[in-house]
Amino acid sequence: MAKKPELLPGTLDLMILKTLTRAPLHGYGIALAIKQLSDDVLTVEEGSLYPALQRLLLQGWVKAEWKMTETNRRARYYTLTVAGRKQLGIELTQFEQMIAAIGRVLQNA
Amino acid sequence: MAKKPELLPGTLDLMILKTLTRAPLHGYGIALAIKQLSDDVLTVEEGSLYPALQRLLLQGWVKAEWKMTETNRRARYYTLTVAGRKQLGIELTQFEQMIAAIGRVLQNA
DNA sequence: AACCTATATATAGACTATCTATGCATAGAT
DNA sequence: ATCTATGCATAGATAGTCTATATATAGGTT
Repeated sequence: MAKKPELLPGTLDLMILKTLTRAPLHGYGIALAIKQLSDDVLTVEEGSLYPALQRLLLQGWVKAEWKMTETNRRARYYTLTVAGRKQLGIELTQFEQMIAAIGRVLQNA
Repeated sequence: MAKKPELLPGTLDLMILKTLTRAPLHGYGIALAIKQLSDDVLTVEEGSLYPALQRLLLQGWVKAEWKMTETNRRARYYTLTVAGRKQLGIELTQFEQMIAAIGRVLQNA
């Protein structure tokens, strides 16, 4: 690894879906939420964020809508679809299973 | 994600280094160890394994030596170097920090 | 003898997801 | 007038997987 990444590859879609469970958010807000919730450990770069949102849109896990923010700026708000909520459950389970498996390797090796 | 990956990207080098802490192992043995310790959740494909070992060699975290196995086959045994042991510590800390951060996002979002 | 499975290493090429860098736009504060 | 924060988006580079292929042989089965 040349430089340590800001994210663990493969976990971004999962985190985005999770941040949308409470309420719709725009992209910038999602990135802020992840940064803050992680105590500044995780930083979502724009070049990772927007392609990820496109993926989620294409797969139908989220839908998007242009709106005005509280501060009078145009922004694209993303909402979890029913399929997206289901997908979140699947990915959460897989992620936890994988983390547990890695944990076993790191403990017993 | 088209198909669920067998590994969480970015964790392979760490797991390889960890499996070498007890004793030198050859590539095939490392893959078997990870598979077994993870209860078959993690599978290290050859196309991931050997490039990873090349990376570790290049960076000086491991050294390699051709030997015969107990079953009389030629195999390349990898040993952790002092630098590799240090690197393992660094990566372990970073990994745990990142997992904790992701956990916070997934819990509080 | 012929075949199969497991063991063992290695590489080429495809694919995916990240990061870096860039561009555009504007609200509000200095 | 300029700067900072907010906000979206894409092109291209980079990195780390996976798939598929190639080679080789020990030991067991038909």
